[in-house]
Amino acid sequence: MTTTFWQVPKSSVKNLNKHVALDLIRFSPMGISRIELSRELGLTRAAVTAIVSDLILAGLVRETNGGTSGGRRPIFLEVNPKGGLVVGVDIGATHVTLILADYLAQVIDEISAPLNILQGPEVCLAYVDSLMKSWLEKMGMDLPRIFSIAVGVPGPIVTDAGMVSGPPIMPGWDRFPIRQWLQNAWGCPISLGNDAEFGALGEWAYGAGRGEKNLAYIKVGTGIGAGLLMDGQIYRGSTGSAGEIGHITLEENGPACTCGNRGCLEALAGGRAIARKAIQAVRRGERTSLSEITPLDSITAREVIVAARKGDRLSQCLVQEAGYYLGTAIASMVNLFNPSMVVIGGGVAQVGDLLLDPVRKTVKERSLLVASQAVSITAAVLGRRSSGMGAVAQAISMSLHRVAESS
Amino acid sequence: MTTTFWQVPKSSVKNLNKHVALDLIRFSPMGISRIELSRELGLTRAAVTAIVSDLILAGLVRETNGGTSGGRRPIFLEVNPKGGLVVGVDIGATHVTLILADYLAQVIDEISAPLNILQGPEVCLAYVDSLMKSWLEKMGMDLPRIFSIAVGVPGPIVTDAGMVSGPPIMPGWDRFPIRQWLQNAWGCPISLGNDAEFGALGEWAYGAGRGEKNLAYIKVGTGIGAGLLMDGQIYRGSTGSAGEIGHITLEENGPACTCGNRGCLEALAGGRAIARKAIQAVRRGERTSLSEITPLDSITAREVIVAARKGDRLSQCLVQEAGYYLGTAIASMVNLFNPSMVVIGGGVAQVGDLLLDPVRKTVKERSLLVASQAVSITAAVLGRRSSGMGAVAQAISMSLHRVAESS
DNA sequence: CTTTTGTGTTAAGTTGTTTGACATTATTCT
DNA sequence: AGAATAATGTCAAACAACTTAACACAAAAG
Repeated sequence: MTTTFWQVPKSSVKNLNKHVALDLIRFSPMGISRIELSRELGLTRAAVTAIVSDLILAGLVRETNGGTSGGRRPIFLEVNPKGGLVVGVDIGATHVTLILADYLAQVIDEISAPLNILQGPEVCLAYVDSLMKSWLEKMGMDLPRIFSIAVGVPGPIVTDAGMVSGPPIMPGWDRFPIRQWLQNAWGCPISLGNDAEFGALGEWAYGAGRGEKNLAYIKVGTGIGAGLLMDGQIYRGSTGSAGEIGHITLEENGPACTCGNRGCLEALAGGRAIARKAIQAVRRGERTSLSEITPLDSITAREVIVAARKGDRLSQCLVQEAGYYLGTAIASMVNLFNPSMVVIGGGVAQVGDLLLDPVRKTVKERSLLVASQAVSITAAVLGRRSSGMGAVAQAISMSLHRVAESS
Repeated sequence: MTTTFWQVPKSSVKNLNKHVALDLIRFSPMGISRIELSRELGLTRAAVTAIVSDLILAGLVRETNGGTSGGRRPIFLEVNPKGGLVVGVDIGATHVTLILADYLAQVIDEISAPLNILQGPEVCLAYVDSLMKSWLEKMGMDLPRIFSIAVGVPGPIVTDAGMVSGPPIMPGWDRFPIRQWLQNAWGCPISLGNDAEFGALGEWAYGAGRGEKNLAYIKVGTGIGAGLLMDGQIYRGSTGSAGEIGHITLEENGPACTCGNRGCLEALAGGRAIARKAIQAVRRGERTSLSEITPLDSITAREVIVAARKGDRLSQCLVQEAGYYLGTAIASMVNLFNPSMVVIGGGVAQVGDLLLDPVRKTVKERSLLVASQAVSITAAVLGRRSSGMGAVAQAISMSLHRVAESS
């Protein structure tokens, strides 16, 4: 026996097994039979039959024909995609993405638009609201047909209040009642989350880290943040700011960071840092294809990444340097959190192994053998859509379990 | 609603509410009434009556008379200390401690003896075995009267196998079947754990961090390790090496560490590092009371701490320097893990605020405001006994829930 | 074509829990 | 002091989730 204390359930939940069964069905890509459910749940076949017939009656689950296994052909179960529709929203520093999907997380349509998060909550949310409504209208859809919406934003979340607290890269949003505002505008259940958390959820549910026990998702974009997942559960910490890897100090007297400190990871390897270093290098007169860009100050991380892909040496060096810093921070995280997988996503991660190789090398050097051997470091397979798909996963979760609870 | 996915239970547990009720009773210092239990559990009074009468019948719980509250005087419930006895064992790098306690974690007797962990598992375990047997005999006690024993060791644990894997400070123990060996010798259920994890458990259950939602315990002794607790559950990570804060790299080209790397926190702020720096300082001829110690090489961290307490300036500087390094690493952990409390224990932490003040200052400077405001950093109130009492807590847990399951 | 094997269903019994009435023991009001 | 009020604990009947055990079903093996 290796038991520790039993976890006290936060909110006492009714038909627990029904919910667990639902998630098992949800996250079995090929479908799952009743008998396999009974094994996973530790229940008898008879009990599973009853639970499943409940779920089918509620319209959440449907039967499909599955593969053989020696005896009677098992009936496979999957979530009924026709059960309903959800939207996942990913609000980033410079863009907003909306994804419409069914209960199987099959994307029906997707739209992306520029947005400047510095304009504050009223302007941004009103924009997202109008974007949502015109987009749905264009598809002949309307809000009442959407069962729930999850929204990811790049800041620490106070879950109960539905707002952000002390966000480094979205000043002006502090304590603004985001969820309440959206609930009034859209009238359906809204879940507010951190973009890196949703990225982790997306990759865990439908991407590179499917079903991993302990997953860390690192979002490397303008800012750098991490989402931590333990047994498919988002870990938020005591005030919702867990996973703020971007503001770990790496160099005591390093460059100033937006958070007010110096030498943070974000100030050394984030998108802004890469752009800044590129501009400085061009100013110094180094040979690079970036020098063709005018005005000089308009160079962004995106240009550096494109140039690196095309073989520009300076750009490659800058990316590798970022990978080295990233690896140092991730090594600390690997020692502390001991994840089974680290998924790296966000805009900067689009370069692939050019960034990942130095990360892997540094993590191997700088973290304990037991931990570094157990972790695999990969790029996000959902690419720019990790957070959006995580929001979709969260929205589906809300819808399904809400219906399952009241039936 | 802020629901995420539901956690799939690892081992399907029968009477879950009974176990939760037992722990609620266990960790209510003043006792708890049936009606309060019903509120916490989300059950009716009638159901609680049934559960409690089961627990009383099994001899695990007893009634005491509690305080008034307006109406009928509630009957308070507490764990029945006469239910049984357990032993908590804390194997450190240089010492082993055994604690005999009842089910209320009241210490009946305690013994501590020197031990050199480098002598390997056979020698050390045989020694601990003989120590246990002679100690119990001296008290007129014998092993069959002990219900369960928990043992903490300073290395990463493979829980299922009951052994350590790749331990930095206990070479020779790798893959040795510790739990099996002890089970053969003692014949009762054995739980093997990491010493820092048990320290966290001890402080959470009976010490500075009672009932904290997210607790980190940092053990600063010969080595440095952390135990992470989330809702009273030990977090072990994917291979049991979570919380290895001692081997975070702080200085790229710092001093060599036992783990094979350079510039680890442990190599900068651990007991060995403090001793080494003290010896170097004396060699350089700095004025300090430590220079009276002969031979020079026999100076240990313990002497430095004693000298610092007595006002020796050099020793104080060394401790503060360690505090600064410790604070840097803890700041990273606070950003990632966002704990509600950090408890600092272990031998070096005995100096108190001389170490804690620089830690607090550095954490405040180097971690995000939201996270650093939410965390309080304190010294272990159980002192050297944190890990031992955590082992006791774990052993009690095993006993109680084992009986509760089969009744 | 029967047997074997794995899968799903049905009906009766068991268990943990709720419901609603009642008993118990304190404080507060008249 | 005696009655009203309030909080706590218990009991018996009803209910819901699950198990047990027998049976029905569909494909592969003999």
